[in-house]
Parts: sequence; C-alpha cells; structure tokens
Amino acid sequence: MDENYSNFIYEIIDEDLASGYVKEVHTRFPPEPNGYLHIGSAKAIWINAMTAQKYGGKFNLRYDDTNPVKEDDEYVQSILEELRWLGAEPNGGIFYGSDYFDKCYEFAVKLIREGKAYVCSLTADEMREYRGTLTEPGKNSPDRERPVEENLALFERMKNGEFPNGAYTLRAKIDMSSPNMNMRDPAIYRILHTDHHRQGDKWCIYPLYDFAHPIQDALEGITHSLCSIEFENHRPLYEWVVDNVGFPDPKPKQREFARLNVTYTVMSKRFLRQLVETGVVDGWDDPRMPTLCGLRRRGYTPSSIIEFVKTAGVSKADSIVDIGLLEHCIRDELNAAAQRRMAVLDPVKVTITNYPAGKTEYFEIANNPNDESAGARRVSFSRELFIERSDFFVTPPPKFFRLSPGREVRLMGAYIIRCDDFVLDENGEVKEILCSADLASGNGNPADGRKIKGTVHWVNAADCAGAEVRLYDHLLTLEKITDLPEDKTFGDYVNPDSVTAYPNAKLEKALADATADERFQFVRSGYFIRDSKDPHVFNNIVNLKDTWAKVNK
RNA sequence: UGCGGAAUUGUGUAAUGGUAGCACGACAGACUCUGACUCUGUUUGUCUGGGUUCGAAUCCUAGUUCCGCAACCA
Repeated sequence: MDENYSNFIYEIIDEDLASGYVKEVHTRFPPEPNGYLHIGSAKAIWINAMTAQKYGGKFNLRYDDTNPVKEDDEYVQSILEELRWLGAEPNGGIFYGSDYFDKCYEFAVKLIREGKAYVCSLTADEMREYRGTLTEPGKNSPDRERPVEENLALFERMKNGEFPNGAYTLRAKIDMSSPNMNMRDPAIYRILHTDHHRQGDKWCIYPLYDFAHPIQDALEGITHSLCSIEFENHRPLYEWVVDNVGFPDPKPKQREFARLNVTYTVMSKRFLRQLVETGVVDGWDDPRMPTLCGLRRRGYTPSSIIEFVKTAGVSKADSIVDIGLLEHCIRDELNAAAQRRMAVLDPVKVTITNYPAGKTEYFEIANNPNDESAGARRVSFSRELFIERSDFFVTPPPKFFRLSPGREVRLMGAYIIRCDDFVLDENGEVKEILCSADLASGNGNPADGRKIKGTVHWVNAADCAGAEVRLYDHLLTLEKITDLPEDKTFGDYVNPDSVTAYPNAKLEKALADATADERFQFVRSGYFIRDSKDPHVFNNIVNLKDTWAKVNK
C-alpha cells in the first residue's frame, strides 16, 4: 500500500518490526454475523486488509460468533461474499470465534486455578450495584474469595448445564475500584441455554467478548488487532487477558481508529435492521441502504468504495464524511469506464416537420466519449422524438441555451434542429414542439460554420413502448442520527421525500435508446440521480449492467 | 464530580520545533456534440488564555467543548 493513512497505527507496527518483536504482520477483520456489512465495515476491512498488505503479512476473516442469541448463518455467507467483492481476500484464512470455545474453556479453568477468576452468584442487578458508578469505586462480590476448588467445581457444573441462565457467571479477578469500569471484575463467561448456529447444543456457557476476543487473536497469531475507538477503554482488559492466559510473544496488540460516519445516513445495524423489518426498505440490499449489498445494487463499484474509505482517511477524531465524497469516487470511476445511454425521464414530444413520416435512420453514437475502445451503438431516429421537458422553454431564462422558439439546438449525435412552433394543451403545458432539422449538415457541423451552443439528449418515440425504468433516489436521509426517542421508530426519522420517491419512481415513459424494453438502473453520465441544483441533470445514462460485467470481470 | 480519547478552512485529512499542504465542496474563467467531463485560477483553517523558543498546529500550563465507558452485547 502506497498511502500513509495513519501514522498512529503504522508507528507501533514499525516499532515492533524494527525491534524484531514481530516478524510478520497479521491482522484480522472480526465481524459479528448479526447483520449485513455496511460502508463503515468497509473501513475496518480496508484498514486491516491493507495494513497486512502493506507489510506483506496476512489478513484473516474471523466471524466473531460468541453470542448465539444475536447471530445467524444467514449473515455468514454474505459477509465473505462482500469481503471478496471488495477485493479483501482473507489470505490468512477464514475462522470462527466459536471454534475456540474449547480453548476458551481451558483458559478459563487455568485462570481459576491460578486464582485469577471466580464463579460469582450475583444477579445482573446485584452485579451492577456492586460495580459502583463512574465516580465511585465498586465493592467486592461476596464470592470473590471463593476457594479455587469450589470455583472449579462450580464452573464445571455451569458447563454441564446444571444451572439456569443467569445463575452464575465467571468473573476475572482484577480490581473493583479501578477507574476503568471494564476492569472491575468483568464477567468473562455466562450461562446461556441457547443453540449456537455453528456449535449446536454443545455449549450452554459462552465466553464474553472481552475474554474471547484476545484469545482468538492470540490463537490465530494476530500481531495487530485494529478495531474501532469504542474499544479503547477495553485495551487494558485485552492486555490483561493476553498476559494472564499466558500467551508467548509476540502477543497481539490492539489499536483503535474512529468509526466512519457519513452524512444523511447511519451505520448502526440496529437501525438498519429496523428499516428492513418494518418494511421501510425492501431488504438489506435495498439501493437506498448504506449496506455494501445496497451500494452494489445502486451501482457502486468495489473500487469506488475502497477509494472513498481511503480518501476519507483514518484518525481517532469523531467525524462525519460528506456523502458527496462517496459520489465523487463513483463518478470519477464511472466517468472513465461506463457506457452511456440516453434516456428521457420527463418527456415532451418533438416532431421534425421536414423529416418524412415512416422513415427511420440510424446514427452511430459513441458508447463512451472518453474511451474509443468502448465502441459505438446504432441509435434509431425518426420524425417523432422525445426530449426532456426541461430542455425547452417558451420564454427562456437568461443564459439558457437549449431549445426555445426560434432557436437551434443539437440533438446529441444527430441533427441540428430549430424550434419553429409549439402546441400547448388545455392546461397551458407544452404538448408538442415543432421543429425543422438541418438535414444538409446531418450529424456533422453546420456547413455555414455557425456555432450551435446547446446540445440535448433525445430518444426515438418509436422505441419507447413499454420501456420501464426504475430510479433509486437518495440514500436514506435522516434528520437525526443519534437521538431516537423510545416512542419513535426509525422510520419516523426518514426523510419522507426520499421514501415516497421510491415506490413511485417507476417511470412509465422512461425511455432507453439502445434496449428500450430492458430495465435499467440509472446513473447519469456517471452521476447518481439525486437532488441537484442543476435542472439539466439527466444527461447520459450509464448502463450499469455493462459496468458491472466489466468491473466484476 | 471518575477514567479514557479527540479538537487544523464548509467537510474530511496531512504537517512531531522551520513557508499550514492535499482531497471533496464552493466560486470565477477557458473548453465542450449537453451547461457534464477536462483544464486554469480564487477564497476560507491550527478550540481559548498564558508560557518556553530566533521560530509553536507541534513542547509546557490553565481552561473550554465534543465523544466513549457503569450488558451476563460486540
């Protein structure tokens, strides 16, 4: 990797390498399979995968599946697919946290033997009470000094299923008066009589994140465990586990970076799930979702997402990156690579009065003006066409240089036409525009050398029967990201314009020149269709099917 | 009121004692078979107050603001 995205992460790695503490850098991406990956996940993936790549090391995928009540196989496959789609092949292997349950159990027993863990009978409420508060120290559990033999016996009985959920926990014996709440004798095992998506009913006790994660990292030989900032307070506990379980050097080291936030959307799986479950969106891959599968359907390429994450950068400061940057990244790429198609979204009829009825001719139009190798396509032309309603003004505003009475404009790739007249309907709306074409100039430049300032896109009316286009407007727009009152659902915070636009967005008369009967998803000239100050927004339409085929080889 | 983080232009991010740079956006101009793309140019920033220093975004000091932590979630 050529980019220096974060010195504060490289620093420790460079040191470890220089001192010889670490021979080969090994990172991991540890998603909990409890939902679909989103663009925030892409940041974590990129940081871990690219760090490994930069140092010529390894990168693991590890499903962090230690909580069977929240996880599901449904998500396991999608996570791997999306990792690969992003190009982050886990060259260090694919693992499951739950495959280390035996080891975790063994290490827990070891801690008990050494007097570093004890079985506690406090209820959840009592434990909270004993823990103290942010400003007051906690107090020791009455079970804290339970003899080792007793702890061992009790823990084994926990494992054997002799107790109901919540009856006991196994706790690390650290310091109930630590200013870091995570160090106040954290629970490391709990009883949970629930089948595991992978382990079935083998276990009824499950290790908690703070215990399982450092063990998983150490067992896989992870040298640098890069995670998001909310785990920074957990780092001392992470190190406590690694040290006290007694892993040999090089021990894994945790370092943290700020999560990715993007304007007008949220990453929280809890919220995203709510959108799916309440039917606000069609599913996790709804094009308005910030999930990777949603972005993929919307036409984002993996490279554009990586580019976005890379450009947004890495730091430890809270920030919200403008969605405009994401759009810039895809525009930049599609502008160079995507094939153009013309489509008229809000059509008004144009009749070429000096063109013979019944005649059809074809123009060759470049698929991508920036890329000759993309070739050209044949586009049919006849007496009746449609153009964009916004490309014609009866009384043009200043600096408008498209069509209006008496003015000339270029039909893209075809004739120059002049508006001679127009017909209004009973509501005073323009119903038809009557034009004459400069047939002598054809699709070339005018013979007399006059300059034609405007160019508009168009479609042959004959091609339009039955064409259907589906538009996906913005990503979900939210007014508030964090303050969600109890009595409100997530849907209450969705911009109604964005939501209602969706089911109504099938445009009956949308037209595509090349394959009029196919359904397209649209990107305009490499530009996503979204709110824009420019009225002339629907220009060249990118055929995403082709783009996908190209990008996904 | 405890602990741990973080504050650089509209947004994001560089610069570890030596000209505050880059990207996105915005604005202006050129170009153009779309006004897009491209090209050129411009504007705006070191949270605050002290201090050290020839020189401070950077070091010291006192504040301010924001984020995270009191699950048997991750």
